[in-house]
Amino acid sequence: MEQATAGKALDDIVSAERSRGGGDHARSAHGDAWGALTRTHAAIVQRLQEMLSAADFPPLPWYEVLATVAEAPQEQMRMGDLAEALVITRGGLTKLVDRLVKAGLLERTFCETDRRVSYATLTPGGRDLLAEMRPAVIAELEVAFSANLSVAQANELRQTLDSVRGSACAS
Amino acid sequence: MEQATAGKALDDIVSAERSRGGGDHARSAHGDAWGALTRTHAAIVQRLQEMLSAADFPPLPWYEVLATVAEAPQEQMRMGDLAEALVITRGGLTKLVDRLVKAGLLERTFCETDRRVSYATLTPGGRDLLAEMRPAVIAELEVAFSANLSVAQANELRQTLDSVRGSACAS
DNA sequence: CAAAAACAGTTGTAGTTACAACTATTGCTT
DNA sequence: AAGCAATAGTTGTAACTACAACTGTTTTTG
Repeated sequence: MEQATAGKALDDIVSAERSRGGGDHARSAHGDAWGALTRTHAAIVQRLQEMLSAADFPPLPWYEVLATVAEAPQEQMRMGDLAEALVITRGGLTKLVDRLVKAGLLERTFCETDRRVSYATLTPGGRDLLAEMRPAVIAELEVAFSANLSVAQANELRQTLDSVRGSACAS
Repeated sequence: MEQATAGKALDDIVSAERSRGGGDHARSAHGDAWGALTRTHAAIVQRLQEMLSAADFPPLPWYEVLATVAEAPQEQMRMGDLAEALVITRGGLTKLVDRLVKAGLLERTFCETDRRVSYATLTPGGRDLLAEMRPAVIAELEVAFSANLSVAQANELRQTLDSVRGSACAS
């Protein structure tokens, strides 16, 4: 693997910098929280991708699509809603779904009453693959989170993040 | 802007699904925390990118490089350490730094004692641009975080995330 | 009801990224 | 000291993504 394997060096540098009271660019608590958020997110994504490729599973975005569609009523979702849920562009989603359709994991279905909309619908193959992948992903997340976080702390974390997102999305 | 603007629809679906006790695929607290983490991260990244492009600033990865290098001693950093801090591949960093060098924001310097290593070093132009961008980024983060989070909560959030990353990086 | 505006999704293109193979330098082994 | 392994960084290629322009459908409006 060519993936960079972690990020502790920067923290040392930053905290050293801060403790010697040096920089004229003191950072805010919120900025620090943002830094921790990005780095933690990237580290976990990296860990998941590493695990998936080692297990010969499709990449993480595929899993996210399958997991999201599977949770929707009737295992189908409008393209626009799916793009919004995954926080990617609609153009990008079109091509991502194309690949999943070609792999037989999704199929496109259409709306009778509004012929503009199309749905991404889970196929049996997609459902099966998701059932295979989910335990592996959950397990990986468990070791990442559960080692240092109780369930209560995890819930608190989720709540905090959701509230932040709520205000971040106040478009 | 073609960016998807938020993600509340999915939450509704998920919570509806959960409250009617329907799915045979109950999710764990840690899985929920992960979902909140990804979505919040993506939403804030989106918000920042939108702001930067509206203000005719370079994209977010450029800012992250500049900000990271600026915090290092002597405003310079080894390529490998920089890649690790940004949690991207070294190959990707090479080309990213290429672009920043071409824009006059960084320059490559070399190590006397070990001729393998090269440093990314901040130029005056890079320092100036960072000084322009930083307030804008900080302000954007303030509105995203500060609306729903006290400083104490932000610190707690940072601490929680750091501890998660600590175990996630136990390679 | 016809024209215009809004909406849902796709396509074309360019920029960015990751992955793997490669070069060059240093450290280790005997 | 010669040879082998490990390290630092770059490069080539393929895949992915965003952005903008486009087609087709529905809704609004004059």
